[in-house]
Amino acid sequence: MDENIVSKTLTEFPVRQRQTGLDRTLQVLDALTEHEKPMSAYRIARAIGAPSSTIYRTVEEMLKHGLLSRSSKRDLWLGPRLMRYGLLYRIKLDFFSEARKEMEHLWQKTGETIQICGRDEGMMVVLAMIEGKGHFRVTSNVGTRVPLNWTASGKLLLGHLPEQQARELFLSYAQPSPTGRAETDPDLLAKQAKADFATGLSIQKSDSEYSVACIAAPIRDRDNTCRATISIVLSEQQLDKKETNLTAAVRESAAAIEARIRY
Amino acid sequence: MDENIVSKTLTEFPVRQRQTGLDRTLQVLDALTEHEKPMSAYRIARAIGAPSSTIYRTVEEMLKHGLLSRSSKRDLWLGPRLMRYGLLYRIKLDFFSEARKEMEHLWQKTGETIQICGRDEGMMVVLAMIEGKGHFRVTSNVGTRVPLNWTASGKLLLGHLPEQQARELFLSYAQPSPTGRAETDPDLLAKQAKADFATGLSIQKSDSEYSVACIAAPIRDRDNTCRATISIVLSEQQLDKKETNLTAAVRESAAAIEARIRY
DNA sequence: TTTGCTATTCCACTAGAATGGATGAAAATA
DNA sequence: TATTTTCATCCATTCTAGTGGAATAGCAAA
Repeated sequence: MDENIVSKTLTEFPVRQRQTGLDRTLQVLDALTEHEKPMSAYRIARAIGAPSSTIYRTVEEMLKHGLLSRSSKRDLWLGPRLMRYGLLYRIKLDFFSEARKEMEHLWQKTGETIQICGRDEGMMVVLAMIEGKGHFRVTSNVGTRVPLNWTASGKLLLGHLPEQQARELFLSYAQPSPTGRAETDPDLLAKQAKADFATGLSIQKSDSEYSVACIAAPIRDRDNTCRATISIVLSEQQLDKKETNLTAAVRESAAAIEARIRY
Repeated sequence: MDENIVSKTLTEFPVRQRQTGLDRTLQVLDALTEHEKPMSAYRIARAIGAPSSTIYRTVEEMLKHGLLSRSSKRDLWLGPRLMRYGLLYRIKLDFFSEARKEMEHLWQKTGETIQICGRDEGMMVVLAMIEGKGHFRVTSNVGTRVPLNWTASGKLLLGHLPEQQARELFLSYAQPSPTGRAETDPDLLAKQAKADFATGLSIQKSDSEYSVACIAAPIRDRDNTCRATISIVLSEQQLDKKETNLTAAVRESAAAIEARIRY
């Protein structure tokens, strides 16, 4: 054995932290969600850079628990048990039933698409939606996840955080949008987030999709943290026509939900 | 050391299986979902009969990963990360987008509430819903979970399994429904499930809620396993009026979805 | 006050999990 | 066909993380 090799490996891969079982489990799930289609255990192992022996055992255990399912002989995919917690989490959010009622109210008033969005780390998640009455259709579905910097709601969802923290999240998660018009500079984004949150309103035009606009207001709890947002999604032309009416309506809805969840 | 003591402890506490981290993690999540509201770490430990030292550490790790969140100083609740997998699982079901289109079609045709339901172990889960045009409102929300024996869809979702297996699932999960009219006998349920699945249709009246009826058809894949169901939920009076039309419509929709997911 | 339950942290012990290989079979590629 | 890549299982070694207690508060009822 050549000592050089030993010392080299020691310095180049210094102390590869040993992972916990939960770490590996979540890595497997993340690998699958990122890849967006079934993968074999071997592929998963390669994707997350883990020893295949570890992954084979982890996968076995996850299958037993219903966290994974076999979509073919080799290929693995997310398991049905994942719904249990995810969907329940959503329903049991303390503001959720209140928010739903107010969504419908806002929908009756405006006829446009209404969304409730929440945050998971650096991504915005669509929690609930009512589609607009018109022919204008938004493709996003409940569960859709987009980077926080793409949407008006996304910025609001970070508005309550200290600017430094918001900046770090934007730094790790901000992505260029398909239209290329979404801001990606963490400093600027953090400032905007803070300002919009303070105003209690955020408006955005074509940042994520062409001719799609969005008016969002934060839903804050007693601690003034932004728990979620309520927003109207509509075409840019529509927005230009009746902006003042709609902003007022969104503000009112957010206020109504806040009033109820704060008792 | 007295040998008697040793042998005694060995026989009285034989081999308490040591749990894996994933086991404990899921137990914590299950404890919270069953309790349906936040709990302290200590309470969780008692609820699942685990050493509190284990749970405190597990909880700590789960918090770090966003699987749990603190709802107050002591109390813990499900974390936002759970949405990630749960909602994504639903969206990425290969039949989901096809099913949604067909749901809308069926809704246009009938004007009634349309649901797509799936199975998680012994429970039926509402995966998607469009509410009916009339004033008749169903309280169930997307994500709602009810025992398989309460609904027409529930039975279909087990119809492809060997009768023995279906019986076991009904045995562990069947519950009396609020109306008391849902069948609870595992043998009978398994037989019904098989028969309904063979027919490709299941109809139910007031089993789970008074004056609520349901017409469901299975969505089967190439292997003839029941992946999901599509159903019309309506009032019993409505059902009686136009049963034949509606059953035909549900059947057609299920067939349309199947045709597309089988290529 | 005492008593009893809830809540939290510490510690020694060790079962068993993660690791990093190695070894072949199967499948894909040339 | 030969060759490479993918897949799957095995093993010895390392050391994490589950276990069962004990210790310590805090709090409420008796």
